Amino acid sequence: MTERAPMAERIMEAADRLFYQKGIRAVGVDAVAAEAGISKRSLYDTFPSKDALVAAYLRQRIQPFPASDLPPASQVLALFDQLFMRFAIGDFRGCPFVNAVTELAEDCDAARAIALDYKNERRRHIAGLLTQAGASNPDTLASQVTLLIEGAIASMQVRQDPTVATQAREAATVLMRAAGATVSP
Amino acid sequence: MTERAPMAERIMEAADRLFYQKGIRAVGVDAVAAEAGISKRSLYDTFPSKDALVAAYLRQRIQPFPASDLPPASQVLALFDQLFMRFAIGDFRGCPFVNAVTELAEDCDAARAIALDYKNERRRHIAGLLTQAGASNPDTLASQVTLLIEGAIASMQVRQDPTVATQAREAATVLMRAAGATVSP
DNA sequence: GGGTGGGCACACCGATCTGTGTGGAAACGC
DNA sequence: GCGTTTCCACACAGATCGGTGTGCCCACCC
Repeated sequence: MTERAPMAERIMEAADRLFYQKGIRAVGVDAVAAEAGISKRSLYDTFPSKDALVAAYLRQRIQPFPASDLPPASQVLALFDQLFMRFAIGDFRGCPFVNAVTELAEDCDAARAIALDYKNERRRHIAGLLTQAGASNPDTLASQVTLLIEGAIASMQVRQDPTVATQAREAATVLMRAAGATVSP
Repeated sequence: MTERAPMAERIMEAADRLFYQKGIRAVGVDAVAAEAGISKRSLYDTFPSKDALVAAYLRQRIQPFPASDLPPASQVLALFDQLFMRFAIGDFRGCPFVNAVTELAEDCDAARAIALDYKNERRRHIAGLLTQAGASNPDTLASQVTLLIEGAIASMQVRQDPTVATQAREAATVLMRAAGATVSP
């Protein structure tokens, strides 16, 4: 148990690259082991099954939202700027959680639970910011902003045009202004 | 060639059910043949490969937007009502085009082309309606309305809560009003 | 230096995948 | 009645899937 951490760590890095880029169903366990530079046997000594590996991959994709000293409305709009930058990089392949639910289809229960955790947390985070910004209906508005984010992601995946992020940003601005939130010019 | 039509037809019905509900990668050719009540040999006599079958499945999913005598803004909002009804049925599994692009990942070129055809046609259709409604920026607004549609679909797939459609509808109403379109109360 | 254990290479299992080849049984036209 | 076409049942090919069993080697610890 000296430093088994690098073991699981390397596996997760490889799984993240492969699962996200090529798809969960399209990537076999052998490919993950090869990408990680370890044997399949070692992989199965660390994760009991591919399902467990997939679950770990998804859980690792959940990262907390960093605190910021920007005005709350700007923080919401910054989400779209971050989206735009991720779109422009070129290796964007959609939302890993939505993709997992789509790919796993009838076996997506575990994946959906993890996806729900993330989406709920993000919506609560946005609702908090909108409350600070003085929006009259922060919960509904947070859902609508979330819809724009998800829509931009889905549209980007088929259109491959990063400007959908800026269009979503403008729509979010209109919605926030209409809800009485103070958004900087 | 007497009545081979029912042959391809039955295959397409089976493929549509299976591919949409269980996923393209998760459904084998044998399963499609069994669901269609034909032999695998007959399937391969009609479609040369699974790829061709998938392409036909996607192409068949493109249906023209029916004409309507409702006011144009109401026609746009009616899209969200239709979405809500499809969500409430219970067998909703996302947008087949986005799902195909997601599932096929690195081999999604053909699927993406078909998906683009559909999405572009829908956006043009919406832009036309918004022009009739007197929106000041029909093209951008059509993109934003599309974002709300795609977002509602993606959110529905993980949250399984049909009310996302009504939230999207309300957001679309706000955006259309802000763009100067005449939308009935 | 001798033991111990973690990791690897490799072979293997049964199942499933796409795609093909074949023989025979119905249904049809003449 | 006969030939032709259509389709099915079935077996097969080669590859890949998730998952396991085994034996060896090398590094580390005492």
